[in-house]
Amino acid sequence: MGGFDPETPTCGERHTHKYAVEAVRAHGASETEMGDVAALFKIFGDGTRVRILYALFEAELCVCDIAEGLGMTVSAVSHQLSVLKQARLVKFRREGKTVYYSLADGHVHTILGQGLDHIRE
Amino acid sequence: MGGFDPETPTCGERHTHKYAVEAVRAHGASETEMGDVAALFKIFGDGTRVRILYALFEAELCVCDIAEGLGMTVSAVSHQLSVLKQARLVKFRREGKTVYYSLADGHVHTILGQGLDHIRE
DNA sequence: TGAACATTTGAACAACTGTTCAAATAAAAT
DNA sequence: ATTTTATTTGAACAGTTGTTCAAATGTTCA
Repeated sequence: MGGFDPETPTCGERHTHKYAVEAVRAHGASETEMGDVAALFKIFGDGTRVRILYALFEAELCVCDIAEGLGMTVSAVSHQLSVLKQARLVKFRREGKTVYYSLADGHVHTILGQGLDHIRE
Repeated sequence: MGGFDPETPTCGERHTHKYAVEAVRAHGASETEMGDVAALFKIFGDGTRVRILYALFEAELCVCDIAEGLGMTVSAVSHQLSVLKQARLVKFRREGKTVYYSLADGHVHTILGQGLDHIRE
């Protein structure tokens, strides 16, 4: 914690506003929470992963079908699914040789929806 | 468009589900929109940028104050502000030598809120 | 058991990202 | 005009990321 010294400002003089750190603290998001939020959005910040998630909106799909639908290698898709799995954004279920993936919860739906709203202005 | 041939499946046999591409198309998000959504979330996928945005939640701030509050170089903050500016997530206003930045609209608030909700489970 | 299939994993590589440093603008004050 | 302060910009560097390829699991079926 700490690491911020109010006695040695970068600016020559104090401006009309409070220090940024105070502003952040006031809002109620801790330093670690902000890091976690950034880590979460980093997952959504890749075209392949977003396309996989949108594909899973409609149905539970196996790796093979996703790869086929996206025109990508099974390996590449599997790597990204493991990222999504670790972030708990998807869940999976094995049925014989096949592994079926699906969305973990409704939050994924909500977050992607907000993203669409924003880019559509 | 196209580039997807239903006659040459990667899997040896068809599974119980429709092809991923059909699922994606059905949901109503185009290929370019998904790319745009990913690009948007990529902006939110960096700790420094998220901390800057949270700082701007409370008040309009100049580059210098943000840098001070975050314990970072003015240059590093300015670089990130230019990324946020280009993504239209922040707006700015010049007053003499000082440039004041603020959030562009309510969407930023909503999106970051959803992120917090998700990591807090 | 062995062959066939679906998926995962690890190493390697090119491409991208964020920070630093130095230099360039921009605006006000002397 | 020169100096000072606030911010921007560009090049360079290390660190990260996503894809590919080959090899390794895991599972079913003959």
